Amino acid sequence: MRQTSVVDDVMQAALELFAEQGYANTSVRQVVDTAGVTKGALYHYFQSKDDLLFAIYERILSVQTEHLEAIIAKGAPVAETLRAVCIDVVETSVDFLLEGTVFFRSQHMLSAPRQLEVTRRRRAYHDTFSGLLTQGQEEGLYRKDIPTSVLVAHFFSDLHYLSSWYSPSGPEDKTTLAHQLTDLFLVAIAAPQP
Amino acid sequence: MRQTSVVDDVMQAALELFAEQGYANTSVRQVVDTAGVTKGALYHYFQSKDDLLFAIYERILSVQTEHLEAIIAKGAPVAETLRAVCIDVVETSVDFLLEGTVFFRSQHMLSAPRQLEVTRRRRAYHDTFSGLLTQGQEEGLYRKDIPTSVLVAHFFSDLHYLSSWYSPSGPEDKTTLAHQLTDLFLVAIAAPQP
Amino acid sequence: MRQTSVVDDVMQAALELFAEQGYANTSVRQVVDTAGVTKGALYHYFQSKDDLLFAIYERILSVQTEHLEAIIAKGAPVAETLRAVCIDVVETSVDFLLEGTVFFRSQHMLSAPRQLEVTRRRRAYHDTFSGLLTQGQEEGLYRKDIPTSVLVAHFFSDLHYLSSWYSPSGPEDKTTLAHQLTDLFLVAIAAPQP
Amino acid sequence: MRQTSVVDDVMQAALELFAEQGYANTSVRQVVDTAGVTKGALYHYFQSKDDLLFAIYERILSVQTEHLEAIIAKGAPVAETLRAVCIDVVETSVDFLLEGTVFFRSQHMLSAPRQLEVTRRRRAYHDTFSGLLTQGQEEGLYRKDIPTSVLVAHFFSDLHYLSSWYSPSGPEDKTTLAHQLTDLFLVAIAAPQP
DNA sequence: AATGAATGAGGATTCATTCAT
DNA sequence: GATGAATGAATCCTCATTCAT
Repeated sequence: MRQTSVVDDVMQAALELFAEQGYANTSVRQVVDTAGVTKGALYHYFQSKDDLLFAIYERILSVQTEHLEAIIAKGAPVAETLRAVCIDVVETSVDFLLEGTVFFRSQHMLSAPRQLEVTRRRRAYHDTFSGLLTQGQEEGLYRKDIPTSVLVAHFFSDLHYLSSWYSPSGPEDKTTLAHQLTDLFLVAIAAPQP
Repeated sequence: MRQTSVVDDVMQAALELFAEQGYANTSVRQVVDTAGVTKGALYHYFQSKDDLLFAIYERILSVQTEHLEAIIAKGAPVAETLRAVCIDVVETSVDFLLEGTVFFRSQHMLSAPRQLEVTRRRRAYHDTFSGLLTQGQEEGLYRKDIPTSVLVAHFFSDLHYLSSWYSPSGPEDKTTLAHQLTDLFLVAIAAPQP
Repeated sequence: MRQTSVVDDVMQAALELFAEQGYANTSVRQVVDTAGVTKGALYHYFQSKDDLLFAIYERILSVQTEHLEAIIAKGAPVAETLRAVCIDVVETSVDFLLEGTVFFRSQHMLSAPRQLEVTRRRRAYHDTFSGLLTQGQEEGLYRKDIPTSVLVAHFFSDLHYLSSWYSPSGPEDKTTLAHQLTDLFLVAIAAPQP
Repeated sequence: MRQTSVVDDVMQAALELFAEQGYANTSVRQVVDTAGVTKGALYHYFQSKDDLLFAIYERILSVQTEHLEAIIAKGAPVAETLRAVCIDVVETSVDFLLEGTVFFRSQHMLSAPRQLEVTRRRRAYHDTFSGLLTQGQEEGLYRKDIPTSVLVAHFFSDLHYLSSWYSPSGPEDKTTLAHQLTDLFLVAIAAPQP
């Protein structure tokens, strides 16, 4: 029962240190000291420092992908689905704010194969999201004068940037924020009234 | 006058390498080899590797601040001024796309005093931009149901994210893109029609 | 009786890995993985990695010493005995080619006491062989213009070198080879015709 | 003028330590401490520990190849040339006895490309030597009942084994030894008198 | 008899920076 | 102005071995 604790403690320590100082500026030594384990124990569970970074990404990627699929599985109309997706992904991005910080700053430090895997999974999310937009455009819900790729980037940018400015301990709670950002997005992309 | 060449070559090499591999993963050795100069020469002009990173930030920060001040100095109405500012800052962000990549990824690797200086200058830009929004809200141009800080972040996020997806060699030219992102923003924040 | 399988599997795996990569470059981990056993099992039967290396030496040393003693025990004339010894030791060296590879490359990596033991047993073989030569010299069979120690080394060098060039799957079979090397040696050391 | 000293001191220290303890059991730390230099200085001149090993091989390989070519260039008859080559290579092998020890024990620890390079150069020596033998066989000087490859291995084995038993401080001087080993070889391979 | 998690010392290597020239 | 040899601390990682189960 205690042995799981090593993995959890190491991941938590790594998450906090990577978010605060950056991946490259954090030594394995610091991670193990913070986690209260030995180097050997860390390397028993993680193949490399790189592996630790990947494990952090893995966590947030899995959660967001699961949520996306669950929402779509409900089969609601596009407008309702897209709104739910946007609200959810902002909320989970806040839940995993430290992971996001690490993710966006240090993704390029992963080894090539790992980077490919991350990109593959992010692209899957991106493509599904983009598919919703396209479908909405075809149904006349969303404007067509701006390329879908720009619209997608416009929304994803908000998620990306969250870790640079938002503080969960600040005045705004995550649900309010999620609704505000979603509203800004949906208003912007709405098809013009005839 | 020869020394200028060293400075320029070093900065260009550093910019490209930092953007491609990250600041932490780029050695001074790589920079001098790429630039075709010697370590001694680099350290004659730059105090430290850190100094090199700061010089890159300096370049984009100065340009954007100058542009902002020039546009405001024209004294046009708020709506017109804000639109011009948005378009301009997207365009200059594209012009300095590599600098942006480095900026957003490696800012946290600066030494504490340098980081403070960068933050101070970014905040100045942020505050001026925020001031325009507030003024517009007071004039009834922009919605008031979302905090100004969220609106500012919403726009800045697009700039931040550019280096993650936009390619100058892609199908979209920078002016078109600048108008599209500006339009998305201004539509989203417009005060509701009475 | 199940435990014998562990010992055999481990020794075979160690032999192959040590021969291919060298003792120092082979980790205990690799040995247990290749053998399909666990670390605990290995350390149950072997005191240390060093012990594994010694066990490999032990095998070839014992066989060759036994053979030597059996041949001498027949009490044939010196010339006949020496020829039989030479042929036999080439053949068994081919039979234990991998052991020879490991032996000659990694002997110096044994712990001091183990190294002494190996040297002691090799010296016993060496001394017996040398005794045959001296006896033959006294009987006028072999030349006396070259020190016995050089003659011994001259023959042992062939055994030593086998693992560097001979392949059992090559065109030469081991018996032919044994006769050829023995012939080269005996021709070279023959006393000059009066 | 002092800087060359680093390279020489490091190579001498590495040679002695590798010969005594083996390459794998010698740490870079030991090398720099013995040589009286810092790690940084070593890595300024050598790319890796591997590089150090290669540099040792390089020395002996170059000398022996040069000697071989010089002797052949004299254009003497085959019998005379082969005798000179054999004597010379035994002598230089004694001159580079430590290098030989390292060479034969640790060659397999070189990186793959380096190993290829060493093999390539050894093979060149081997092929030239083998050519002399073949030519002698065709001229009726040397026996034909044993494959050339076995004859070559038979001679090279003596060089290989030298570092296992010969001591320059022992009773035999290198020139005497060279003549003895050469004589043993040439007697053994001589064509039978008609 | 057998497991495999954990240890902790030690491995090779990199690197920003300095300084005598 | 400019060189590049030298520094030495810090880096990630490996590994033989132990021990509670």
